[in-house]
Amino acid sequence: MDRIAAFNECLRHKGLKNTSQRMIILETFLGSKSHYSTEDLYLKLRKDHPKIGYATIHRTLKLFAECGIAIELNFGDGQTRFEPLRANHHHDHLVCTSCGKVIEFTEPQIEDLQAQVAAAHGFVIKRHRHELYGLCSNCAANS
Amino acid sequence: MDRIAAFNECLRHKGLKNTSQRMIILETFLGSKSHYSTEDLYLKLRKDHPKIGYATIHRTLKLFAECGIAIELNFGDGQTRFEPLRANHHHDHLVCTSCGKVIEFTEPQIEDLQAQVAAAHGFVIKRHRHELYGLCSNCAANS
DNA sequence: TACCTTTCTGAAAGTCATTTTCATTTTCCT
DNA sequence: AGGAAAATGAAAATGACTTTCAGAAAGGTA
Ligand SMILES: [Mn+2]
Ligand SMILES: [Mn+2]
Ligand SMILES: [Zn+2]
Ligand SMILES: [Zn+2]
Repeated sequence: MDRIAAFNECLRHKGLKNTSQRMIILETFLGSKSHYSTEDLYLKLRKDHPKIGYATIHRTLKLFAECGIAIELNFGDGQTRFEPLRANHHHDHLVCTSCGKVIEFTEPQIEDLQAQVAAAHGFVIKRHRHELYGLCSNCAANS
Repeated sequence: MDRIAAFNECLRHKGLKNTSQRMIILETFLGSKSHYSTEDLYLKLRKDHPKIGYATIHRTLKLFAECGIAIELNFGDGQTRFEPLRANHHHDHLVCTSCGKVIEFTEPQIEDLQAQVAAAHGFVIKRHRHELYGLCSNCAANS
Protein backbone atom coordinates (compact mmCIF):
# COMPACT_ATOMS: atom_id res chain seq x y z
CA MET A 1 0.00 0.00 0.00
CA ASP A 2 1.53 3.29 -1.02
CA ARG A 3 1.35 6.36 1.15
CA ILE A 4 -1.57 7.89 -0.70
CA ALA A 5 -3.62 4.75 -0.16
CA ALA A 6 -2.45 4.62 3.45
CA PHE A 7 -3.62 8.18 3.97
CA ASN A 8 -7.02 7.45 2.47
CA GLU A 9 -7.26 4.42 4.71
CA CYS A 10 -6.47 6.60 7.72
CA LEU A 11 -9.12 9.15 6.71
CA ARG A 12 -11.72 6.43 6.39
CA HIS A 13 -10.72 4.97 9.73
CA LYS A 14 -11.08 8.34 11.43
CA GLY A 15 -14.35 9.18 9.69
CA LEU A 16 -12.74 12.11 7.90
CA LYS A 17 -13.32 13.19 4.34
CA ASN A 18 -11.05 13.25 1.37
CA THR A 19 -10.79 16.66 -0.23
CA SER A 20 -9.00 18.11 -3.19
CA GLN A 21 -6.91 20.26 -0.85
CA ARG A 22 -5.73 17.25 1.11
CA MET A 23 -4.73 15.40 -2.03
CA ILE A 24 -2.89 18.39 -3.46
CA ILE A 25 -1.07 18.95 -0.21
CA LEU A 26 -0.17 15.27 0.11
CA GLU A 27 1.14 14.97 -3.42
CA THR A 28 3.22 18.09 -3.09
CA PHE A 29 4.50 17.01 0.30
CA LEU A 30 5.55 13.57 -0.92
CA GLY A 31 6.91 14.78 -4.21
CA SER A 32 9.73 16.98 -3.08
CA LYS A 33 12.51 17.42 -0.64
CA SER A 34 11.98 16.69 3.02
CA HIS A 35 11.84 18.81 6.13
CA TYR A 36 9.05 21.20 5.23
CA SER A 37 7.78 23.78 7.63
CA THR A 38 4.17 24.90 7.18
CA GLU A 39 5.48 28.18 5.83
CA ASP A 40 7.74 26.41 3.31
CA LEU A 41 4.90 24.31 1.98
CA TYR A 42 2.50 27.24 1.97
CA LEU A 43 4.87 29.30 -0.16
CA LYS A 44 5.46 26.40 -2.53
CA LEU A 45 1.77 25.59 -2.93
CA ARG A 46 0.81 29.21 -3.37
CA LYS A 47 2.24 29.25 -6.88
CA ASP A 48 -0.20 26.72 -8.31
CA HIS A 49 -2.88 26.71 -5.65
CA PRO A 50 -3.21 30.20 -4.20
CA LYS A 51 -6.63 29.47 -2.77
CA ILE A 52 -5.37 26.92 -0.26
CA GLY A 53 -5.04 28.61 3.12
CA TYR A 54 -2.21 28.44 5.58
CA ALA A 55 -4.45 26.94 8.26
CA THR A 56 -5.50 24.11 5.99
CA ILE A 57 -1.91 23.30 5.16
CA HIS A 58 -0.90 23.25 8.78
CA ARG A 59 -3.91 21.19 9.81
CA THR A 60 -3.14 18.74 7.03
CA LEU A 61 0.51 18.35 7.99
CA LYS A 62 -0.53 17.58 11.56
CA LEU A 63 -2.99 15.08 10.17
CA PHE A 64 -0.22 13.41 8.17
CA ALA A 65 1.69 12.99 11.40
CA GLU A 66 -1.36 11.48 13.12
CA CYS A 67 -1.79 9.09 10.21
CA GLY A 68 1.83 7.99 10.33
CA ILE A 69 2.53 9.50 6.91
CA ALA A 70 4.90 12.10 8.34
CA ILE A 71 6.95 12.82 11.42
CA GLU A 72 7.39 16.15 13.11
CA LEU A 73 10.92 17.47 13.46
CA ASN A 74 12.16 20.34 15.52
CA PHE A 75 15.63 21.66 14.90
CA GLY A 76 15.39 24.37 17.51
CA ASP A 77 14.76 27.28 15.16
CA GLY A 78 11.23 27.80 16.38
CA GLN A 79 9.54 26.13 13.44
CA THR A 80 8.15 22.62 13.34
CA ARG A 81 9.18 20.73 10.24
CA PHE A 82 7.47 17.72 8.71
CA GLU A 83 9.15 14.91 6.91
CA PRO A 84 7.53 12.15 4.84
CA LEU A 85 7.94 8.86 6.64
CA ARG A 86 9.35 5.97 4.69
CA ALA A 87 8.42 2.56 6.00
CA ASN A 88 11.25 0.87 7.89
CA HIS A 89 13.56 3.76 7.31
CA HIS A 90 14.26 5.50 10.55
CA HIS A 91 17.08 7.98 10.54
CA ASP A 92 18.50 10.84 12.56
CA HIS A 93 19.98 14.15 11.47
CA LEU A 94 23.08 16.24 11.12
CA VAL A 95 22.02 19.89 10.91
CA CYS A 96 24.36 22.59 9.64
CA THR A 97 23.84 25.69 11.75
CA SER A 98 25.46 27.84 9.09
CA CYS A 99 23.65 26.97 5.84
CA GLY A 100 20.73 24.90 7.13
CA LYS A 101 21.72 21.75 5.26
CA VAL A 102 20.29 18.58 6.76
CA ILE A 103 22.09 15.25 6.37
CA GLU A 104 20.39 12.03 7.37
CA PHE A 105 22.17 9.20 9.12
CA THR A 106 21.40 5.74 10.40
CA GLU A 107 23.55 4.02 12.98
CA PRO A 108 22.14 0.74 14.28
CA GLN A 109 24.75 0.51 17.01
CA ILE A 110 23.51 3.79 18.47
CA GLU A 111 19.94 2.54 18.30
CA ASP A 112 20.98 -0.60 20.17
CA LEU A 113 22.85 1.34 22.82
CA GLN A 114 20.01 3.72 23.45
CA ALA A 115 17.65 0.77 23.84
CA GLN A 116 20.04 -0.60 26.46
CA VAL A 117 20.14 2.74 28.26
CA ALA A 118 16.35 2.87 28.38
CA ALA A 119 16.09 -0.72 29.54
CA ALA A 120 18.56 -0.06 32.35
CA HIS A 121 16.14 2.58 33.68
CA GLY A 122 12.99 0.53 33.13
CA PHE A 123 12.03 3.18 30.61
CA VAL A 124 9.82 2.37 27.61
CA ILE A 125 10.93 4.36 24.55
CA LYS A 126 8.16 5.58 22.29
CA ARG A 127 10.30 7.78 20.07
CA HIS A 128 13.60 9.55 20.14
CA ARG A 129 15.44 12.46 18.68
CA HIS A 130 19.13 12.46 17.98
CA GLU A 131 20.47 15.53 16.24
CA LEU A 132 24.03 16.67 15.69
CA TYR A 133 24.43 20.40 15.14
CA GLY A 134 27.51 22.00 13.68
CA LEU A 135 29.10 22.79 10.34
CA CYS A 136 28.71 20.77 7.19
CA SER A 137 31.87 20.07 5.21
CA ASN A 138 31.29 23.07 2.93
CA CYS A 139 30.70 25.49 5.74
CA ALA A 140 33.58 24.08 7.78
CA ALA A 141 35.91 24.65 4.82
CA ASN A 142 34.82 28.28 4.38
CA SER A 143 35.19 29.41 7.94
CA MET B 1 37.05 28.93 38.71
CA ASP B 2 33.54 28.35 39.89
CA ARG B 3 30.54 29.20 37.81
CA ILE B 4 29.88 32.52 39.52
CA ALA B 5 33.40 33.65 38.76
CA ALA B 6 33.08 32.32 35.23
CA PHE B 7 29.93 34.33 34.73
CA ASN B 8 31.58 37.52 36.01
CA GLU B 9 34.48 36.84 33.69
CA CYS B 10 32.04 36.47 30.79
CA LEU B 11 30.29 39.74 31.68
CA ARG B 12 33.61 41.57 31.75
CA HIS B 13 34.61 40.03 28.46
CA LYS B 14 31.38 41.16 26.82
CA GLY B 15 31.46 44.63 28.36
CA LEU B 16 28.32 43.94 30.34
CA LYS B 17 27.57 44.97 33.89
CA ASN B 18 27.06 42.97 37.00
CA THR B 19 23.79 43.68 38.70
CA SER B 20 22.05 42.47 41.81
CA GLN B 21 19.34 40.90 39.67
CA ARG B 22 21.85 38.87 37.69
CA MET B 23 23.51 37.58 40.85
CA ILE B 24 20.22 36.66 42.47
CA ILE B 25 19.06 34.87 39.35
CA LEU B 26 22.37 33.04 38.98
CA GLU B 27 22.46 31.86 42.58
CA THR B 28 18.90 30.66 42.45
CA PHE B 29 19.48 28.97 39.13
CA LEU B 30 22.60 27.15 40.31
CA GLY B 31 21.20 26.31 43.71
CA SER B 32 18.38 24.03 42.73
CA LYS B 33 17.36 21.26 40.46
CA SER B 34 17.77 21.50 36.75
CA HIS B 35 15.56 22.04 33.74
CA TYR B 36 14.03 25.41 34.54
CA SER B 37 11.79 27.21 32.13
CA THR B 38 11.67 31.00 32.42
CA GLU B 39 8.22 30.65 33.92
CA ASP B 40 9.45 28.12 36.52
CA LEU B 41 12.26 30.38 37.63
CA TYR B 42 10.05 33.47 37.59
CA LEU B 43 7.55 31.81 39.90
CA LYS B 44 10.28 30.60 42.23
CA LEU B 45 12.04 33.97 42.39
CA ARG B 46 8.80 35.86 42.88
CA LYS B 47 8.53 34.68 46.47
CA ASP B 48 11.65 36.45 47.67
CA HIS B 49 12.25 38.92 44.85
CA PRO B 50 8.92 40.05 43.47
CA LYS B 51 10.46 43.10 41.83
CA ILE B 52 12.49 41.11 39.32
CA GLY B 53 10.64 41.08 36.02
CA TYR B 54 9.95 38.18 33.75
CA ALA B 55 11.87 39.78 30.89
CA THR B 56 14.98 40.18 33.02
CA ILE B 57 14.87 36.55 34.05
CA HIS B 58 14.49 35.39 30.49
CA ARG B 59 17.22 37.70 29.23
CA THR B 60 19.50 36.46 31.98
CA LEU B 61 18.89 32.80 31.25
CA LYS B 62 19.76 33.43 27.60
CA LEU B 63 22.88 35.21 28.78
CA PHE B 64 23.85 32.20 30.91
CA ALA B 65 23.64 30.08 27.78
CA GLU B 66 25.81 32.55 25.86
CA CYS B 67 28.35 32.48 28.66
CA GLY B 68 28.48 28.70 28.76
CA ILE B 69 26.97 28.60 32.25
CA ALA B 70 23.80 26.91 31.01
CA ILE B 71 22.47 25.00 28.08
CA GLU B 72 19.08 25.35 26.47
CA LEU B 73 16.89 22.29 26.31
CA ASN B 74 13.75 21.79 24.35
CA PHE B 75 11.61 18.79 25.12
CA GLY B 76 8.98 19.64 22.56
CA ASP B 77 6.40 21.06 24.95
CA GLY B 78 6.73 24.59 23.59
CA GLN B 79 8.86 25.89 26.44
CA THR B 80 12.61 26.32 26.40
CA ARG B 81 14.27 24.96 29.52
CA PHE B 82 17.67 25.87 30.89
CA GLU B 83 20.04 23.62 32.75
CA PRO B 84 23.19 24.58 34.66
CA LEU B 85 26.20 23.23 32.84
CA ARG B 86 28.63 21.19 34.89
CA ALA B 87 32.18 21.11 33.58
CA ASN B 88 33.07 17.80 31.97
CA HIS B 89 29.68 16.40 32.67
CA HIS B 90 27.79 16.09 29.46
CA HIS B 91 24.64 14.02 29.54
CA ASP B 92 21.52 13.35 27.52
CA HIS B 93 17.93 12.81 28.59
CA LEU B 94 15.13 10.33 28.96
CA VAL B 95 11.86 12.28 29.11
CA CYS B 96 8.64 10.72 30.39
CA THR B 97 5.78 11.96 28.23
CA SER B 98 3.28 10.98 30.89
CA CYS B 99 4.55 12.56 34.12
CA GLY B 100 7.29 14.86 32.81
CA LYS B 101 10.09 13.15 34.72
CA VAL B 102 13.53 13.72 33.26
CA ILE B 103 16.30 11.15 33.72
CA GLU B 104 19.85 11.94 32.73
CA PHE B 105 22.14 9.46 31.06
CA THR B 106 25.70 9.29 29.81
CA GLU B 107 26.83 6.73 27.28
CA PRO B 108 30.38 7.22 26.02
CA GLN B 109 29.95 4.60 23.31
CA ILE B 110 27.11 6.60 21.79
CA GLU B 111 29.24 9.74 21.94
CA ASP B 112 32.03 7.91 20.13
CA LEU B 113 29.72 6.55 17.47
CA GLN B 114 28.14 9.92 16.77
CA ALA B 115 31.61 11.42 16.42
CA GLN B 116 32.36 8.74 13.83
CA VAL B 117 29.13 9.46 11.99
CA ALA B 118 29.95 13.16 11.84
CA ALA B 119 33.52 12.49 10.74
CA ALA B 120 32.30 10.25 7.94
CA HIS B 121 30.38 13.24 6.55
CA GLY B 122 33.15 15.78 7.10
CA PHE B 123 30.79 17.40 9.56
CA VAL B 124 32.08 19.38 12.56
CA ILE B 125 29.83 18.83 15.59
CA LYS B 126 29.31 21.85 17.83
CA ARG B 127 26.60 20.37 20.00
CA HIS B 128 24.06 17.64 19.93
CA ARG B 129 20.77 16.61 21.36
CA HIS B 130 19.82 13.05 22.11
CA GLU B 131 16.50 12.56 23.82
CA LEU B 132 14.50 9.42 24.39
CA TYR B 133 10.78 9.98 24.90
CA GLY B 134 8.45 7.43 26.41
CA LEU B 135 7.25 6.16 29.76
CA CYS B 136 9.30 6.07 32.93
CA SER B 137 9.18 2.88 34.96
CA ASN B 138 6.39 4.24 37.18
CA CYS B 139 4.22 5.37 34.33
CA ALA B 140 4.87 2.20 32.37
CA ALA B 141 3.73 0.13 35.35
CA ASN B 142 0.49 2.12 35.74
CA SER B 143 -0.69 2.01 32.17
C1' DT C 1 -30.04 11.78 -8.55
C1' DA C 2 -31.65 14.77 -4.67
C1' DC C 3 -31.19 15.25 0.01
C1' DC C 4 -29.01 15.82 4.29
C1' DT C 5 -25.80 15.46 7.91
C1' DT C 6 -21.10 15.79 8.90
C1' DT C 7 -16.83 17.51 7.92
C1' DC C 8 -13.88 20.93 5.69
C1' DT C 9 -12.14 25.32 4.34
C1' DG C 10 -10.16 29.99 4.53
C1' DA C 11 -9.97 34.41 6.66
C1' DA C 12 -9.65 36.40 10.64
C1' DA C 13 -9.07 36.46 15.45
C1' DG C 14 -6.96 34.41 19.42
C1' DT C 15 -3.17 32.15 22.13
C1' DC C 16 1.09 31.89 24.24
C1' DA C 17 6.13 31.85 24.71
C1' DT C 18 9.36 34.87 23.63
C1' DT C 19 11.36 39.30 22.24
C1' DT C 20 11.49 44.21 21.83
C1' DT C 21 10.62 48.89 23.20
C1' DC C 22 11.42 52.73 25.98
C1' DA C 23 11.51 55.67 30.02
C1' DT C 24 13.92 55.31 34.12
C1' DT C 25 17.49 53.44 37.09
C1' DT C 26 21.96 51.42 37.95
C1' DT C 27 26.65 50.31 37.08
C1' DC C 28 31.26 51.42 36.92
C1' DC C 29 35.06 53.90 34.46
C1' DT C 30 37.62 58.35 34.92
C1' DA D 1 31.38 62.81 42.03
C1' DG D 2 30.21 63.01 36.99
C1' DG D 3 28.68 60.86 33.02
C1' DA D 4 28.48 57.42 29.29
C1' DA D 5 26.87 52.90 28.67
C1' DA D 6 24.14 49.21 30.00
C1' DA D 7 20.18 47.18 32.67
C1' DT D 8 15.62 46.97 34.30
C1' DG D 9 10.57 46.25 34.28
C1' DA D 10 6.10 47.09 32.37
C1' DA D 11 3.93 47.06 28.43
C1' DA D 12 3.55 46.31 23.62
C1' DA D 13 5.01 43.61 19.74
C1' DT D 14 6.20 39.40 17.39
C1' DG D 15 5.59 35.08 15.28
C1' DA D 16 4.31 30.25 15.09
C1' DC D 17 0.54 27.95 15.83
C1' DT D 18 -4.45 27.15 16.92
C1' DT D 19 -9.24 28.17 17.04
C1' DT D 20 -13.49 30.22 15.46
C1' DC D 21 -17.18 30.49 12.42
C1' DA D 22 -19.99 31.01 8.33
C1' DG D 23 -20.24 29.22 3.97
C1' DA D 24 -18.70 25.20 0.89
C1' DA D 25 -17.94 20.40 -0.08
C1' DA D 26 -18.08 15.45 0.75
C1' DG D 27 -20.26 11.31 0.78
C1' DG D 28 -23.87 8.24 2.80
C1' DT D 29 -28.87 7.32 2.03
C1' DA D 30 -33.21 6.72 -0.30
MN1 LIG E 1 15.30 13.47 7.57
MN1 LIG F 1 19.81 17.30 32.40
ZN1 LIG G 1 26.52 24.19 5.93
ZN1 LIG H 1 6.52 9.11 34.12
